[in-house]
Amino acid sequence: MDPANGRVTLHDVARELGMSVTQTSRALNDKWDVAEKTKERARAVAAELGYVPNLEARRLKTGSVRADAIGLVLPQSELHFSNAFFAELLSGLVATATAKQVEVRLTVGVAPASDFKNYEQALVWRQVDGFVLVRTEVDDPRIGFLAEADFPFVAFGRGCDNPDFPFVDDVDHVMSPIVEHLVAFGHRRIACIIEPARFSMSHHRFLSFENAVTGLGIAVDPDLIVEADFDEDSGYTAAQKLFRRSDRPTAIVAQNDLLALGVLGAARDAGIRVPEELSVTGFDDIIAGRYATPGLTTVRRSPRIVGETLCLQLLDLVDETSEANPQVLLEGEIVVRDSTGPVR
Amino acid sequence: MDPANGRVTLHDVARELGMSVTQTSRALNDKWDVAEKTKERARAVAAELGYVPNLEARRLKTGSVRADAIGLVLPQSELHFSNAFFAELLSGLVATATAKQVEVRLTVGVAPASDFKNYEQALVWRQVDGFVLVRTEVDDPRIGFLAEADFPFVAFGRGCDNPDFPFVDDVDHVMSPIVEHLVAFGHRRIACIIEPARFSMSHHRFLSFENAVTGLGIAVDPDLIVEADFDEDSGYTAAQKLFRRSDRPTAIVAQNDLLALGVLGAARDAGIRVPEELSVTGFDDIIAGRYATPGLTTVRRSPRIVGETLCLQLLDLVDETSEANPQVLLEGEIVVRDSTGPVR
DNA sequence: CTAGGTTTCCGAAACCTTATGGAAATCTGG
DNA sequence: CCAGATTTCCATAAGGTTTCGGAAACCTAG
Repeated sequence: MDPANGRVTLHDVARELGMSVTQTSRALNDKWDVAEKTKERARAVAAELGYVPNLEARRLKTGSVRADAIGLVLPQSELHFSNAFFAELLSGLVATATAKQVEVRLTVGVAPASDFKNYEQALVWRQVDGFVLVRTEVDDPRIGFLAEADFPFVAFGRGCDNPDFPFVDDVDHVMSPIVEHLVAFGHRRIACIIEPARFSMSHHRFLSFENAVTGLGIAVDPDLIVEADFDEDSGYTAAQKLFRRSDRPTAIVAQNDLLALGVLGAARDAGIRVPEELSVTGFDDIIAGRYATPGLTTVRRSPRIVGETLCLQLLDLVDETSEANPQVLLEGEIVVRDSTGPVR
Repeated sequence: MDPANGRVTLHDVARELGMSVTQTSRALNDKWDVAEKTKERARAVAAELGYVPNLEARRLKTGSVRADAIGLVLPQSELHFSNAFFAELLSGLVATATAKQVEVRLTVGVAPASDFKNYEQALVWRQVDGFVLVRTEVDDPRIGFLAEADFPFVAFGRGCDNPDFPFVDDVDHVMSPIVEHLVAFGHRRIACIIEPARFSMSHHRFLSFENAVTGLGIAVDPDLIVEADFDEDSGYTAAQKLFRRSDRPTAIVAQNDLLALGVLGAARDAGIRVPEELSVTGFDDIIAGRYATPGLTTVRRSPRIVGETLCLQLLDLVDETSEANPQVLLEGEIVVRDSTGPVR
């Protein structure tokens, strides 16, 4: 049980060098205090002996609080994560973090956002320097928790009540281009399939949709608003529900690409031709949308860029280089493919 | 710079308790040496004061090498990771790790597999307890490196030369069902689009394909074997190449679903009907394949299960509960959808 | 009341590194 | 060659925890 694991310590290097431990330490840490020649000699011997600094001892001594890692707690539902959107976001996040010499620590939340075990443990034990919050809810308790603890974090999606914290989100008018595109095609009965309403993104994108539609003088029919989940299957089901109506919508706006792909599947199975009989739009521009049949008209707001932005913001916060609460709003760019067309 | 960060230490708890530091430590660590009453009192005071053990100090003293984390170095190419297959694998991996109270540390490799920076650093600095290797190459230097260092790891995909290390891979005959399925439909000119040949999986799946085909008394036409990358785009290009041939194959076997989706896209754009004029198969059964048009015939070998298996094996290795080199071979299950049919 | 055994506690040392303040060695100019 | 400045080094302490050996307190039985 004794720590007799045969690591080479600073003492060993010092002995071999015929120097004091102090000086050896300073030499290897490149302090001004020590002659260049000595530094080189020390480095050489250290390398030869295979010396590796003991991180624990160093951190203990220096009281360094930096873990050089950021945490990401994935929503527990596994489905969410296999979500291509998330994968791309994570890809951007990890790539950026690695470039900054920071690791990403991943866990999944077991319970809904109300359970803080994951955050608390990592936070309190100083295992990470900050958190990226995804799937922000409209009234998200995690935000209060982390803010109270004065722990650095960046949320993807603003909350609702008190948006006085760092986040990355869409610009307010993010759905306008899509709506204008459809209306220009003559669509008036436009349905919207939304993600679960308790999530911040769902809420804000719907607000944006509503504003855009009413702004063009069209009434929003509450019957054409269907709440679904995040994935293709639920998009499929939601579309079926809409198809059963006698006054079927001529266009369906889905809040993300996966939902839209589900709609395309449902239309195909129901024998409804897209875009001749039905226009469909998504959001995110995930890769699968390019290869769908027909190609999906959507809004590009690259998940990879989102991940990158989240990471950079968080690291800024950790380094305290910027003082204020940086709230970044990302523009979206409409991508027109073959799933939208003029109303018949 | 002094570590004057105001954390509550064991000393504080001891003082409040009117006990020695030693005893306090033993009490909180639930040693036999201390009266039950004292333990309770200690726990109470510790909780009240908000005492949190200093992990660095503890690990320094105990020489504990356990980091309670496993490492995964993603292939640098970002594309690979946005790959839906990877996302699902990672999902399974992280979920399992979390259930076992282990974190997953993620970085991306900057250079091809020949660069060990990531591994070396994490290994040598004892930041992780073990590694999961993905995208194993036929002759993968990482394996030698980790084996030499006697560091726990599990590879996804066996190497070629010296498969004497822990891995998870397909069973040898994994491609047989697909080939038999196609041959039963009357196909004889069967093309194969493979992932880059230097990767272990590509190699073994091709071997399996070749065995299955020749086993049924059909010759493999080398002109119908096309090497591609991992993604849809390269599947698209590879398919185009095959379509330009005068004696076009009647079936295309792709080594993964993304490649197959690319083939479907190419066929659509070239006006070739699937499955009437061309049968297409994939591998993995990613979700997108279900929603493709037509639905993709493929082999289900759930990426999530792979991730789970990798994680469990690695943790076994770390815990040294099992002694031998556990090599797990996973069965695949053919899933027949609409992208395959009888030859005309 | 005492001898002997248990239970409960404690002081000191150790883990490996770095910061501090001052000592030794070296160099500079007269 | 010497005083003073500069460079290079070192002994000691510290950081928070656990382990070790032994000491104190308690209990039991004679």
